[in-house]
Amino acid sequence: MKKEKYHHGDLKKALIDSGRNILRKEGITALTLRSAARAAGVSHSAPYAHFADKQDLLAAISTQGFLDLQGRLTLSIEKYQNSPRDLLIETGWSYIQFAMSEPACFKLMFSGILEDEHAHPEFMSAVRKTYQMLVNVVATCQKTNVLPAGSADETAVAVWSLVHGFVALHLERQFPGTILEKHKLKELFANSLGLLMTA
Amino acid sequence: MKKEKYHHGDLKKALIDSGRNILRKEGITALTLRSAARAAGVSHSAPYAHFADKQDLLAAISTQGFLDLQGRLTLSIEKYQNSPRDLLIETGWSYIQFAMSEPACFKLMFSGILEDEHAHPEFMSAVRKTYQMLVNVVATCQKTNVLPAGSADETAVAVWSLVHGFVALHLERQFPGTILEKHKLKELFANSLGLLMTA
DNA sequence: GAATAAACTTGACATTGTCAAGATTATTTT
DNA sequence: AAAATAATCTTGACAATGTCAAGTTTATTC
Repeated sequence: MKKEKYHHGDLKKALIDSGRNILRKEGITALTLRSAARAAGVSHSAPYAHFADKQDLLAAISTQGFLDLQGRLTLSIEKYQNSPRDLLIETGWSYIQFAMSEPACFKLMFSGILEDEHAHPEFMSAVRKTYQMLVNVVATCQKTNVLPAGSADETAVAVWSLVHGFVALHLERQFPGTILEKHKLKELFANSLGLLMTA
Repeated sequence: MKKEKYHHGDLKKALIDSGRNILRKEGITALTLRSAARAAGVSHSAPYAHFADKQDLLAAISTQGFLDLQGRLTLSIEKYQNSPRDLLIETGWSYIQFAMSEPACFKLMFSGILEDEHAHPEFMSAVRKTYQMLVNVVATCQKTNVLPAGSADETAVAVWSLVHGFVALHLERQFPGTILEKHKLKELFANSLGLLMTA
C-alpha cells in the first residue's frame, strides 16, 4: 500500500538496519554497500547521500551495536544491583550473550574502525560509555569486597580484558573441544571470572 | 643475476612471505591475492596453483603467524623457566609484543578463518599447539603456587582470555587515554595478570 | 624420448567501491 | 505563491578484485 516515493524517508536508519540484518543472516562477507542498498530498496549509489564511504556505514552499524550492547548491560545492572557478586557475573554474561547472538556485528565492532581517533566521534563516544558502565560495575563490586580494592579503572581493565578475551576466543573456536565438553559455557566463564574475585 | 625462470621455485612460501609483508606495511585492506602475486613477481592467477582461494592463502599466513608466535613464547618459556612468576608475566608479555609488532597479522589470526573445523587442519594444529604451550606454563605456575590450584585447562582459559582480551582491546584503542597515560603498558598488564595470581 | 603432470600466463567475467552527471523532491527565500 | 536552492536519489561509468577457462612452458615419469 505504500507509495513508491522517490525520497525514502529515513534511508540512513534503513541502511544501518539492513546492514545489521545482513550481518546476522549472511555474515561480514555479504555486507557490501550495494547489498545494503538493495535490501533498503534503493539504488547502489544512494548510500553516498548519507555515508562518506563504506567505512562510514560500518562505523554507524558498529555504533548501533554498542548502543544495543549498552541496553543489555543496563538490564543486568538494574536487575542485580543488590547482589554484587551476581552483578559482575551476569553483566559479563550479558556481554557474552550479546557477542554470541550477533557474532558478525560484535566482531565488526572490534575490528579496527578506529584508524584515526577523530574520524567517527559518535562511535568513539559509544565506546567510552560502554567502558564507563563497566567501571561503575567494578566500583560497586569493590565497595562490597567482591573485587579487590584499588583503582577501579585498573581493575576494570583486567575484568573487561578477561570477559572480552573469553568470548573473542570462544567465537574463534580457539578453546579445544575437550574443555568445552566438560562444562557449560557459563560455568566455565563464571569460574574464570571467579579467579579475579576476592575469596 | 638471477635467471628469469618460468617456474618460481617456491612460490607458495614466497606468497606467504609477501602477504605477511603487505600486512606489515600496508594493512589488511592492501592484502589481495593480486597484490601478493605482484609482490612475488608472478601473474595474478599464479596463486591458484598453490591455494584454493583467498581464504586458503589467509589461512596459510595465519598459520605462519602462529608458528612465529610459538617461537616467541618458547624463548620466554626457556628464559624464565626457573622463576614461575616471571614466567607467567613474561610469556604473556611476549604474546602481547607479538600482537603489537604485527597487529594486522595478529588480527587476521583471530578473525574467523575457522568457518568449518576441517577446512584448514594445519592451521587448527598450530592453534592447538599454542594453547598447549599456555597450559604448560599455567601448570608450572600452579605447582609453585603462583596460580591457584585446580584444573590447568580451566585456569589457562582464564589466563589466556585476560592476556588476549587485554591486547585485543588495546589494539582497538578501547582503553581510554587517561588510564594509558598513568601507566606504562607492561605495568598495567602485569597488574591485571597479578589479580589472577595467588597473593 | 614420449607422455603426463605441475606451474605459470593470458584473457575473460561478475561484483565491488566510488565518482560524475543528471533527475526528482523538499526546503528556503523572496 | 513562485522561484531558487539544497537535499535526495538514479543512471552510467571506471578501475580493482576474486575466480575460472584455456593455453603455454617446464618438470617428472614411464
